[in-house]
Amino acid sequence: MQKNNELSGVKEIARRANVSIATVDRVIHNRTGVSAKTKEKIEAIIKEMDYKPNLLARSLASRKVFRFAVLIPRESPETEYWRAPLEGINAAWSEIRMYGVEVVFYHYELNDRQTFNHEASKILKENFHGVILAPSFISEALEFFYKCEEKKIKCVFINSDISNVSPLSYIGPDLFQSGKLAGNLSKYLIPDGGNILIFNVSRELGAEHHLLKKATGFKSYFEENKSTSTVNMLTVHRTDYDSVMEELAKYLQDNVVDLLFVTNSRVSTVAKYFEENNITDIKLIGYDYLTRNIEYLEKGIIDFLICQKPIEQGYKGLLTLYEYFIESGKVDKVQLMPIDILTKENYKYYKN
Amino acid sequence: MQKNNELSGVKEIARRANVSIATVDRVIHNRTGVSAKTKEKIEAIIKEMDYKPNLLARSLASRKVFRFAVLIPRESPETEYWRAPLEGINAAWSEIRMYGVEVVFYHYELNDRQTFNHEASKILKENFHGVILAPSFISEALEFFYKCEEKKIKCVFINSDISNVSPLSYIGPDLFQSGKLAGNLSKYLIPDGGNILIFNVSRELGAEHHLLKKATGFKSYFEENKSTSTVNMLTVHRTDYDSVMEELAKYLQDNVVDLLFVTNSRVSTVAKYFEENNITDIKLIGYDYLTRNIEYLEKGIIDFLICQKPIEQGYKGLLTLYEYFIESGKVDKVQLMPIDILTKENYKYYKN
DNA sequence: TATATTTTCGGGTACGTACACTATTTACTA
DNA sequence: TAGTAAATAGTGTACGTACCCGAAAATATA
Repeated sequence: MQKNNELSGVKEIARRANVSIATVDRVIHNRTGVSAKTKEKIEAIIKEMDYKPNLLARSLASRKVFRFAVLIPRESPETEYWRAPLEGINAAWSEIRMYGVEVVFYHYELNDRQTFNHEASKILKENFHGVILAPSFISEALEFFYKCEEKKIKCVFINSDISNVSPLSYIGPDLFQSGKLAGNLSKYLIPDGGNILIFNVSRELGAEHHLLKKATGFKSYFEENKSTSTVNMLTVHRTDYDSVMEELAKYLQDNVVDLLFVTNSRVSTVAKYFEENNITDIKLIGYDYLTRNIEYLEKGIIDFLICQKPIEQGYKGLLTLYEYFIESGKVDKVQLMPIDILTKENYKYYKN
Repeated sequence: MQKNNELSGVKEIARRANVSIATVDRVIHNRTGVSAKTKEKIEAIIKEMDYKPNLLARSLASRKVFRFAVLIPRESPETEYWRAPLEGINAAWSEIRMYGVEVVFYHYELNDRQTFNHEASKILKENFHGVILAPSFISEALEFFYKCEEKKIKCVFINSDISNVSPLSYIGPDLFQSGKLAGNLSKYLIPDGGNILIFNVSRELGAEHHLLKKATGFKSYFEENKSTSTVNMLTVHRTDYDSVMEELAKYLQDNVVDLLFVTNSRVSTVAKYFEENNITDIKLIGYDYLTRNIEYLEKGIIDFLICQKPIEQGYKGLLTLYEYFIESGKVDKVQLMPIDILTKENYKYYKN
């Protein structure tokens, strides 16, 4: 069995146009040195043949290397969340390595915006074609984004977006809708008219816009459905167990809560608190497929986990840059992730 | 920016071993014509260098073509389900075409097992390396599978599995668990002790094992949780609206039903019946992201849809054959799909 | 020992494209 | 109109691997 021997490729184009391969090559790559007439003729033939360049041969012959930087939070001892996007990026990388793709990783601390600036400036000093960026700190990320634009470095945002700027692509959840779904799920857990608490756990104020969008979406569900439930919000700026516990205990002392919605992956901290204090009458919804969270989902302490394909976010992030640069294809400006619901029954089959 | 120029590849192996490229090639491909001594030496060097062949160059130089057949049901007027796997296969194909992959499609009618045999024998007459098979009719599929084994054709099953045989890979749902999740979801819809009906709509008896596995899983949830709900089952062997309606109406006349679980994508037929007859007090769970189903999900007539990534099943089906043959890699014998829950709130973000 | 046979190996070309380098044509200047 | 610069086009080699073909070496046969 042999590959189809139909005449194809630049050679055939050259033959039909009665020119040399090099001239065809010039047209394909939009280089100068071709008269308008021949260019036109060749382009017509290319269209007629529906010529698709052989990416294998192209990449083999081309000595070009594309260098991409990754700037995302370091995996913290408190949440393993950022391991997932990293994994996705590596998976994509191993698939496209052979096309001459290099990736360099930079990590900042979610607790410390200075580290973001530090790593960002390192990236700017080097020579990258593109960056995968998790813009946790809005103003810092914006500053970096503009500098990238100046240097013609293409940015892809993952995990959360920034309004009013236009990266090559945003790959991540629709945070508002994600919160709204959480609101919707609450109707399966408690009757209308209950007391609900939105709980934000985040150290850096800047990283919070992300959580607030979810909170807004969550509330909007109750507003749109003219619910009689009471929805309050509590934010703590420490992420260690003791601080969270303390704040939460204080709140619960003074308030009745039927359902608690944790706006990020720290939900396991709350679950731990519930478990240790034998709190079983508060329903719990949170985020992300992390071993700790799954543990409490399994135990029935967490009722629902919402997940948004963090691995795929990383995977698509790199592939998007690849498509843009290597395949010079068009790229979707927004690639929203599905909003997945995990329960005790289906989590085993979930692919993060 | 240039590709890394470190010495690598067969050329470098040949240099180190002090032999020609052709000899290295013989060793790599396990061909004859190399003395044990040189073979050993070259293999040592290969291991030492951790040599990874350049798949691009390999595929470019190789004139080999791999031919795969696809044998799945034709998309029917009653359900568009089988469009999705087809789409996935085509997506994968367009990605790997350049590696010399050919795909030929064969479709049988889900209503008629004769058409399966007919198409299957067509496949056996040709010369394929692998087959993607949806084994709807057990005995017919088994017969075909054994013939493929004789001819050394590798099979990948999608959508449903067959016990006691071992294809190259099974890619699809865990049907039992999928049904069990549906059982679990019912607890969010009706209180314990309700009346539940499992509803199978399928013309061909043979295609039913698939549905029965889901039904068994569904029941098992109630057994394991010592539920006091009543779970009955009804199967109709016509798939047109009038027949389904008639049978269902008859049943509902004599029985109280609080929740109805349709074991396949025909749930929209039931939903239509509910809508036309203003039945609003029966909760409805069914399968698959189809435009008709989504319509009723949106309207609130269907409460939950369970989906199992039909597009991805097709996509992975072809990629699995690709990995096995072209990359000669190892392949997972079972690739279970996630069990996704769709509600009115999140379906817009779902990727089938 | 001469010849035939088999085993072992190297040379060279091809895959489809990129690109450096060279050759030809055209346009422009003096 | 020669001379030169600019525009246009062609030739040839390289990318890393596969594989055909024939050469050389080793072995067997006479």
